[in-house]
Amino acid sequence: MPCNCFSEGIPTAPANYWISVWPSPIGPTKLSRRQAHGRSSCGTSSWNCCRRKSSTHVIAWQQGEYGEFVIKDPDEVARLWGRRKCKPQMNYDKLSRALRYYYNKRILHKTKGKKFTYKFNFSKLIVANCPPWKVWVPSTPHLLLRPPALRQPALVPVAEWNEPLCRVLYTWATETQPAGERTPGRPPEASGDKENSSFN
DNA sequence: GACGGAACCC
DNA sequence: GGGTTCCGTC
Repeated sequence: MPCNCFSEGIPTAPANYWISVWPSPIGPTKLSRRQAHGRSSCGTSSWNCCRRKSSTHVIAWQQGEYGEFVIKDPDEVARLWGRRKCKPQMNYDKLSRALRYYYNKRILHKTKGKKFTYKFNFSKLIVANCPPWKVWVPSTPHLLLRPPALRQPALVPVAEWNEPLCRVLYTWATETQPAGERTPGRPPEASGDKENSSFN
């Protein structure tokens, strides 16, 4: 079934879009490789497909909670994800099952008591997987927390972060919000602890 | 709604 | 490996 993203007016982005937003040595995605080998049924670039949905904020960062986001429109997010993966039967129940598999990987966890609210486990990833002086949390360049971050690309633990769904959610949360709100929040340790000493 | 097991697909 | 689908349970 051909993907009809473009016919529905969803804007596209440059091919290196993800690299610029999430600058890590992630390389091509699984889907991209498949497409490169002619195995995709979508017929469009995976990274260009359904990346944004104009004028609709389907996912939003929870201001004040670092890395926490709320799925404002679960059905729409599931629909976009399903279209991206050429799975028209996708729904929030199935998508949330995929998210729950991230719990064990410590990439994501559920915010208890808040509907459709999850939280990226940025701090755990940084502490557990990489020397802090090598890592910044994913962010758009103009929102990086410290000036030194502007001078070199962020490094992110590849094994943890090259997960397509969580990357897509991160992008949607960032890109579907107004420019002034494009932030996953601030880390609780953001003000002058040892993890940040290398920036000074 | 959220969880997690299990089988399945690519 | 990274989901997708289904389902029973809470």
